[in-house]
Amino acid sequence: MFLSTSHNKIDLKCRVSIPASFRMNLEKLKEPLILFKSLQFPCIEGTTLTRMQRYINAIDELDALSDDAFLLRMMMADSFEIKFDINGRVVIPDILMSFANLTNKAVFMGIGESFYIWSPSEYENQYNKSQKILNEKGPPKLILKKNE
Amino acid sequence: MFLSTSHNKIDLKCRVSIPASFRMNLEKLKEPLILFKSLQFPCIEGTTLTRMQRYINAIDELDALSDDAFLLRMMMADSFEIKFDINGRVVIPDILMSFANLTNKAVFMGIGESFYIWSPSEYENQYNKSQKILNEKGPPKLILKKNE
DNA sequence: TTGACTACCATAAAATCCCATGTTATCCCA
DNA sequence: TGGGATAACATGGGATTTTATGGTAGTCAA
Repeated sequence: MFLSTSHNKIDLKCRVSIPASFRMNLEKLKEPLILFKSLQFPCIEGTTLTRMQRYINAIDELDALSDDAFLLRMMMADSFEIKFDINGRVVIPDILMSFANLTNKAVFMGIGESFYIWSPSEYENQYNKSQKILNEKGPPKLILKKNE
Repeated sequence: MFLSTSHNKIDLKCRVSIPASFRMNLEKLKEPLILFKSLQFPCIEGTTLTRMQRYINAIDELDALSDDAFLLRMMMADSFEIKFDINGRVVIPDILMSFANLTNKAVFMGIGESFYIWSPSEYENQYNKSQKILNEKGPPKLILKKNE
């Protein structure tokens, strides 16, 4: 699982250390890392290849001409299988750098099955927004399911 | 799996480099590359021989005398098994060059099980269209429910 | 013999690998 | 419990390899 938040530096070659705990999670699962444009936020989403495979399989099951299939294909086009260097760093592709407005700092935010990479300023926006909702509407109602 | 997008040059002999990651995917699968006319868009589709076989089988399931089967067969007739040169380039057949309106630039767009080759201008059209759908309709339902 | 096609060589730019180093976290023993 | 030793982590820089792409020579067929 991807959990916790950390702030890492992006160097001039667009390299950034993936937090060790995220790396260990991937290693344990023996999964390659996929980075892609979030469809909901101006940030990068990271996940496992297996999880991405689920979206790809879904494409074949949808009507090929449907909007959903079209969007999913575009999502694949902006997805990258990412390799680690020996120190646990990755290179963030240009397309993703500019999509998420990244320059020299990245905020890694684990959300369970995947994680987000934000620019510091955009992360702050989202964080403040969540605090505001919390203050105005109170905590969300959550119903827990048992594990299978 | 074919992922990511890249822009490569087509030279006077209609040679173009297939992105290294696509090549490696084919090598790993030990699959030859097939190029053919997309059934949905004015672009070339590239895929493995095995997947092409699945298309052909799907056609056989249709009423053999139907218009659909007729059209699909005509499209499939313009399919080519493509060989790489030692540097990972292929020659794009004339028929496909003109079908996709290709001249001196090609955009390779990985969509999972296969990939598209667009002319730059047509690629831009499709990209803009996807942004419009995303803005108007939001992301596919599939993306929002993260787990099965 | 010409023209088209293929196989191979050359090169610049870009991506990748690997070593070095400072910093933070963890461990272990007094 | 404190503090030094050790390991893990994040980051910088340079060497090496890969990739994309231009060009040339060889081959086959009309």
